[in-house]
Amino acid sequence: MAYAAETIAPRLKKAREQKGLSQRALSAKTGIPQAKISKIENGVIDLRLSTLIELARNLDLDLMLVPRKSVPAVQAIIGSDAGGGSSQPDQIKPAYSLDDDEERDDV
Amino acid sequence: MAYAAETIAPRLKKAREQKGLSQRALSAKTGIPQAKISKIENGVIDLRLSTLIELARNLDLDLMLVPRKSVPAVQAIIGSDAGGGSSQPDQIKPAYSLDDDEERDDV
DNA sequence: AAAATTGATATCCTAAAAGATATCTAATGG
DNA sequence: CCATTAGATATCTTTTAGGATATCAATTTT
Repeated sequence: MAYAAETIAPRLKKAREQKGLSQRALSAKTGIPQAKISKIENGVIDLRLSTLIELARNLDLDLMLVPRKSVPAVQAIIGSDAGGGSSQPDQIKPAYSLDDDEERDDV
Repeated sequence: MAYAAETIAPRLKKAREQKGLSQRALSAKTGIPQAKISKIENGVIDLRLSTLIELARNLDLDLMLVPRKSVPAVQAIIGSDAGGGSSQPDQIKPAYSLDDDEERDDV
């Protein structure tokens, strides 16, 4: 497996965490079972392109083929906020609790 | 299948052609059977990540996950020479045999 | 015209991803 | 202390990619 494989899985995991999503939450969004997300993030399985794209899509990421010579330039761009704030936090990590089924008793 | 899937296959094909490689030549380089390369380029199969990376590697391309918000910027960069000259032609294209164009009259 | 290349397809078999479920442990929280 | 949540694993079945080969039609080359 080429090196890109080792770099993609961690990026997916990081993006998910930065969006404040649990594997199960992402599973619900994507339809991809939590067990599989776990394996993917740990590089246990060699997932298919459609699966990768589906995951990426739900994490506001896009899969691109970049000419080798342009990689540094691209990294300079995405490196600055690489998966950083992404678009919208989607979920800012509730300090209290509420997820969506629990009422807020403190506001 | 997300849209990225439709965009990746053609890019692989274009990159291969621009490097002057036949499917069989690429097959020899990668070990991936020609029959499969054909299917991949035509979007007939949902290839695995390792396969995609292997193909990309041999075409001087790198697979990257780009934050959606950065996609336009990245496209601006790689768009200018997207899969263009890449690194080295890999195949020096015999001037006499002319396999591309016949503009050999003015240099 | 005959020969060689190129890309697309087809079949057979095998390996592995995918999908559905169920646990198990560790950490969190009421 | 018990309940919930999160992530990692395991098992079972189905589906499909992957590997090996062969062939065919359309070009291209000689």
